[in-house]
Amino acid sequence: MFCLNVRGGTLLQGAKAAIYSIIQIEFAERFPKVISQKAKYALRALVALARAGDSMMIGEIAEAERIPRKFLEQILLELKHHGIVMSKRGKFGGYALLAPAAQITFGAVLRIIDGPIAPLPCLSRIAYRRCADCRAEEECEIRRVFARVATSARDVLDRTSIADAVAAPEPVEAGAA
Amino acid sequence: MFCLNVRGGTLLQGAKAAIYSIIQIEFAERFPKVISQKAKYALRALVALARAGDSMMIGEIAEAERIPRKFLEQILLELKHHGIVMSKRGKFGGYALLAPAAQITFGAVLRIIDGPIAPLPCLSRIAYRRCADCRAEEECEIRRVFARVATSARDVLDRTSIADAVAAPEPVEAGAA
DNA sequence: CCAAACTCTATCAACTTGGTAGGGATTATC
DNA sequence: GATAATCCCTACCAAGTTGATAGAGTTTGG
Repeated sequence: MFCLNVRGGTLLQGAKAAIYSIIQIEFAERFPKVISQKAKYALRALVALARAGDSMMIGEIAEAERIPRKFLEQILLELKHHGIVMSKRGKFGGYALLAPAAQITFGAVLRIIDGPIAPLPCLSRIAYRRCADCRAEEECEIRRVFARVATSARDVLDRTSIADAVAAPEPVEAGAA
Repeated sequence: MFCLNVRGGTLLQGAKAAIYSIIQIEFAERFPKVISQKAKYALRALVALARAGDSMMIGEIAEAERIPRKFLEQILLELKHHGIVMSKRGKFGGYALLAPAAQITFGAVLRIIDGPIAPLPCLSRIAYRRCADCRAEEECEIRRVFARVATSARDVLDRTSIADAVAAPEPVEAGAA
């Protein structure tokens, strides 16, 4: 290995790294991970329905939760197709939860709207697929680490229901970077 | 609320939901979440460097880990800019870890390559941003739940180093959906 | 000076995301 | 049975991201 202690080198590296980090953070605009805008809308709509305890029209939900109306139509339709909500057509129609809010988990909604929760295809139970560039799955170091991430995420998402979200006002300690 | 127990309705809903689910799972092709292909390459390259314990040329790493060579160039450059690796140019040049493998965490690498780990901008410490459509952050149910997801993910990623990945062959129980 | 290696910037195709648009089907009411 | 309100469905689109590829520039050892 060539020398790590180039005179001044480490300090210079540190300064450069800091600058690059600042640039990156300053322009970090997108958070496309784990949960999409669409899933966020879906969860908010379900929370609204749970809180109302009654059926609501698309327009009502859209207005209350500030969700683009036509986009919400698609979302609710999808939730209906997957048996989360039911609908009634025609005048005075609307949407209502098909199951008690306590039985609708965040995980279920996320899987419907955003697809599998697992960070890698080789870690999904419901949509397992071997990674294209994987040689020996059992020896994959990356897989081993992300298996733990996936498990802990699933622990939270599959144990938390819409009812929990409506009820519990426990404080948030602003967390991960 | 209109009647939930339409005769036959629930069963039909169940069947439809099952069909929609099967379609969705069968065609689930992409796992763009938590970790990108690029970050996977970055981690694999670092693992290769750690295992070698010596400097390696881009070509060597690319071949050993089956990473597109020119793509790997960009990745290593980025890691260098952020102070993870150092490089030497010219004939017999190459890359080497700048810090011991035990000090390079998965979290650090992911933040460099993929950006903030937090699932929502309002949960990031390093790149906090208020959600565009958020009314009262403290009352946001979604935020509350995903704060827990983010914390647990960070717990794993910031405590696991490249050295851990190289060393520990603990078994994986195929986990989250 | 040359060849081998890293450095940097530009470009690109394919895909995803977040919506918009519009017509069709169903229902309550008059 | 007309009408208006509502859900149902499909098609389409702009902007952005991802996963590369290309190529010219710079440094180093011999």
